[in-house]
Amino acid sequence: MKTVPLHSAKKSAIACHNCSLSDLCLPRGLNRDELELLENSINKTVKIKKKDYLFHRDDTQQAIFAVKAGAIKTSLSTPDGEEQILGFYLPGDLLGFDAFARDRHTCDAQALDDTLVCELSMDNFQDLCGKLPIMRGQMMRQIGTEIEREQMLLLTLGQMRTEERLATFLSSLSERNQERGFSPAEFNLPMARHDLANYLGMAVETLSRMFSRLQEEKIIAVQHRLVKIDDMNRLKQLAHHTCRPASDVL
Amino acid sequence: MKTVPLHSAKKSAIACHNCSLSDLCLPRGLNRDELELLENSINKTVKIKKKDYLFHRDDTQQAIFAVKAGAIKTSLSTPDGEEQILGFYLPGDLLGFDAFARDRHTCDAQALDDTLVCELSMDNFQDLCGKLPIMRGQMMRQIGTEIEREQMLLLTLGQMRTEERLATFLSSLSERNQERGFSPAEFNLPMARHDLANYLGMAVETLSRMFSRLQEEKIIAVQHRLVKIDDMNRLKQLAHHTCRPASDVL
DNA sequence: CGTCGTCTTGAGAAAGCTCAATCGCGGTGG
DNA sequence: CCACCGCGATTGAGCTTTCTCAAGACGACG
Repeated sequence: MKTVPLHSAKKSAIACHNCSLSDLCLPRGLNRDELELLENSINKTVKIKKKDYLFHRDDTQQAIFAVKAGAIKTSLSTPDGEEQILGFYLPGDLLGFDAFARDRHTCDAQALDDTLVCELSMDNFQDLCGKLPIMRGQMMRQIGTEIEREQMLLLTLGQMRTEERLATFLSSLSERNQERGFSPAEFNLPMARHDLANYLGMAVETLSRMFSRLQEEKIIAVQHRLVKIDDMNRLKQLAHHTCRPASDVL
Repeated sequence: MKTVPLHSAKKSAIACHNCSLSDLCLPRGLNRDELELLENSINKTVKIKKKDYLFHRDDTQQAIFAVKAGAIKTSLSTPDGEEQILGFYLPGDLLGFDAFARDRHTCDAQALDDTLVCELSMDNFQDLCGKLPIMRGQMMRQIGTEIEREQMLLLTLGQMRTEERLATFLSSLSERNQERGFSPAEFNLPMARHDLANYLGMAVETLSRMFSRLQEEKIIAVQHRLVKIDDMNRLKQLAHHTCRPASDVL
C-alpha cells in the first residue's frame, strides 16, 4: 500500500532496440542517433510488487511508464474512500500521460500483480520531445487515445446494461490481444472480479452472474480468469449495438 | 441538424482585450505585441442556431472555440444512434481540445440554444503555440482539465446513485457559476431534462423524480429550468460523500 | 385560446443490489 | 500426502432502485 521509491532499480538490462515491446512504444522512423538518445533517456526498469503503487494522485514526481510484464490499474477515489477504476494497463501499454497536461498525476496507479515497467521521467521526456519532433506526435496520439478510451467508457457506463458492458469489455480485450499478436479467442483476465466489477460500475455478484449468463448463452466459456470466446459475432453484437431499447430516437 | 459552414461569420466585432470573457480564455501575462498576435489569429465570431452542430466526430477542419453566449453539448454516439453526452460548455468555456491530440475531433458538438462562439483554427492555434510559450502551457492545462472532468464523470456514473449524481451535478454547476461571478445559489439550467438525464446516465423520469425528491427534502427549489439551492451543505454532502454504502473498504 | 413539446407523476415490471450461504482452489502445517 | 484454512468466485433469495409505459399538467408560442 505504499508508493514504491523511484530510482530504486538498476538501469534496464534490455536496450530499447532489443525490447520485445519496441513496436509498441518506440516511435517509428528513428535513426540510430535518435534511438540512442531515447535509450539514454530511459531512466531504468522498475519492479513493483502486487498492490504497490506506481504513482499517486498529485504526485509531482511524474514519469511515463511502459508496462513490460504484469498489470496496472489506474483509479480515482472520493474523500470517503470510494474508488472508480479508470483503466487497466497491460504489457505494451504506456501510462502516465495523465500528468502531462498538468504538473502532477490526476489518478492513482496500482499494480494488480508483480509488475515490470520501464520508466522515462517527465523531464527527460519533455527534453526528448524538444529534440525529436516525432516524439511529440507520438505523445499527442497517446493523449488522444487516453481521451477516447475514457469517452468510450463513459458511453459504456452511461448507456449500457450490465451484460452489454461486460460484452464490450471482453470484445475490446480480445481486439487488444489480437493487436498484440495473442489469441483473440482465449486469454486470461489480468484482474480480479472485484476490480473488473468496479471498472464496469456494477456489483461483483452481478458481474459473476453476467459471466454465467454469457456462458449459458454459449457466447463464452469462462473458468476463473480464463476466458474463451465461442461466438465472437454475438459477443460483438451485444457490445456494439444493443444499448438501451432506444426509447426516444428522433 | 447540419454542420454550420465555418468561415460564415464576420470578423469579431469585439477585440479580445475588450471581451468580457478575456479573464477566462486569455493566458495571463501577455504583453501588447503578443496580445495583438492573438487577436489577429482569432478567425472570427460564429453564430450557430439551436440544434446545429459546431463540429462532428472525425471532422478534420479543427478549431478551438470559446463560448460567448448560449450553450454547447459534446457527445459520442454508437452505430445504432445511442448517444452519451460528454459535457456541457457554457459562456467562458473553451472546447475543441479533443481534436488537439489527433488530427480530428473525437466527438460531436451541438448547440443547445442559439449560440455565439469565438473561433481559433487549429492551424493558427498551433502557430501561436510555437510563438507564445505561455499559450502552450495554457493549452496543456485545458487538456488536463478536460481529462479530469471526464474522470470525475466516470466516478459519478460508476459509483453514485441517481440522487447523488444530480446533487454532484448541481453542486459543480453552482461552483462554476460562482467562479464566473454569478450567483451560486440561483441559476438557470442551460439544458433540457432530456439532455441532463442522458449526461447523468438515467431516464428522464428518474431525473424528474430526483429533482422532486431534492425539493421535498428542502435542499433545492426547482421550477422548470430555474434552480435555487436552499441548503448548500446538504447538497454538497450528498454530492461528495455518499457514494455507495461502502461495502468493502479495507 | 388551442396545440405541441416538455416536464411531472403514477403504477407495475425489470434490473441490479445486498446479504448470506456455498463452492473451489491454492497454500500451509501436521 | 492429506486435511485444513482462507480468499475469491458463484449462486440464491429478497429487496431496492431504476426503468418503462401511460396519463396528465404545465408553458411557450402561434
